[in-house]
Amino acid sequence: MARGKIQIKLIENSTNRQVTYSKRRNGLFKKASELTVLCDAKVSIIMISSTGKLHEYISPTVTTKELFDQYQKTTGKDLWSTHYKAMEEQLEKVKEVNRKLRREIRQTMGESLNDLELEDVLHLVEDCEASLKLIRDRKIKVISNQIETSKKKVRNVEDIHKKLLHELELRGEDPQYGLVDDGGDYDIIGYHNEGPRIFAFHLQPNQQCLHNGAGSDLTTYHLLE
Amino acid sequence: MARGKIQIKLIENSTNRQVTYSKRRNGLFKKASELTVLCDAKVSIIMISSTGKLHEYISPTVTTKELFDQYQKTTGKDLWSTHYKAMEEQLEKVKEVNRKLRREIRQTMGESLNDLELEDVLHLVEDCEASLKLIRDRKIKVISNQIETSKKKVRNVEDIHKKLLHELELRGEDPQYGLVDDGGDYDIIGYHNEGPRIFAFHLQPNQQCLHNGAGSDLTTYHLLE
DNA sequence: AACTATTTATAAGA
DNA sequence: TTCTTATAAATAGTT
Repeated sequence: MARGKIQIKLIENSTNRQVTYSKRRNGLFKKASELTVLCDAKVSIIMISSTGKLHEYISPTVTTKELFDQYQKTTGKDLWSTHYKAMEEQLEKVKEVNRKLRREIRQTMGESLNDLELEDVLHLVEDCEASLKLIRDRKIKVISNQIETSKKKVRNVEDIHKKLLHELELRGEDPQYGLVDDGGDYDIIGYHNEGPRIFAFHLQPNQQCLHNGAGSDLTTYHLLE
Repeated sequence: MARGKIQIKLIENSTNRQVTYSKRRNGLFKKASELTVLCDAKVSIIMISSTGKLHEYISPTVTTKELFDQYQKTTGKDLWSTHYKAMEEQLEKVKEVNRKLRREIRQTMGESLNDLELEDVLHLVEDCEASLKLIRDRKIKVISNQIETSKKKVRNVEDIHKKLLHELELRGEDPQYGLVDDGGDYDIIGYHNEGPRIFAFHLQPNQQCLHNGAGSDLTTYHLLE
């Protein structure tokens, strides 16, 4: 439109295209701005260049959202309810799954059985018996693990005790309490007197804490937790 | 811009304003269209006149929804996502509940027990035993219901049989088969000979169907289903 | 980004 | 609304 007429077709030269885009975009926004003032109109322009950059003009008298809402109301075009509906349907599906799961749980727990056929009930009994077996097995496993842990703790205490005894012997002192060894049984080490703690043992007053003797020649032992 | 320069301020004359709006709107849309072609841009223009009329330009290479989605993504401005986000959160919550339910089911069925503490396992055993009891009770109930139903059917057949015997006696004919009554026990009526069906009994050839004798003086009996 | 020859848009009038 | 047309504004090509 100056220094020569141009054809309205894609500008092949990328640089020229970007320059023209910039110039004409400014022109467009200026025109929009004038229109807003001259005619008390509300204008929204959103544009994306071939390089992906986004530019916007919006009349100062309005917000994009207001104009957009008006656009939807006026045109009735569906700009977002597609997402919305799809999500609503998905939500309903997930809720339905939820109901089924709850029902399944109720039946497994022995409720809501009234509308089941004999065959279903028989299956349920089988399933429940199988589950019970698995759970009982697990129970035994857990318990034996705990026993094993206790055993280790006891061994540790025994060990510490023996070493203490040994060291006390080296000093020519007699231990006041002995540890009863019943031959490796997993029961709690024999400690037949009533006492506050099962692993309690006697310490000399000057060795109360076992690891506060900086510079001491006593070995420090830690109890397993 | 023609026949005299104008100030960019509201055109007081309403008619003039509308005329100018119309002319400049066309100019704006033409420019937008040229920009679309020349620069491979995507343009959306939405405008509302002072009289409330809405006009739109959209590049043929794009839809208004696409452009607005892009606009939101790029600017981060919220045009419609309030509903959407709330629903997204709700969906996530329900999904989470579902995950927990599935986990509960797995554990009730005896799987995924490895991360349970002893106390939980003990509870699970109790629950499962309680469930098993309920389900077994239900099994017994269903079975006894079925026995009850069978019993009724048998009584019905007995009844029909007796009445038939009675009517045959009235005609001076001896029945060829008798029904053994073992005193109301719930077991199937004694029918000690090998036979195709437990409830079979003899009918005279002309009474094969029991209810095809139109005008007959025989009473018609129906077997319970 | 600035310049400017030219095209295009448009204000006012019909 | 559309047409006309004088004139303002926009801008393509150049620097």
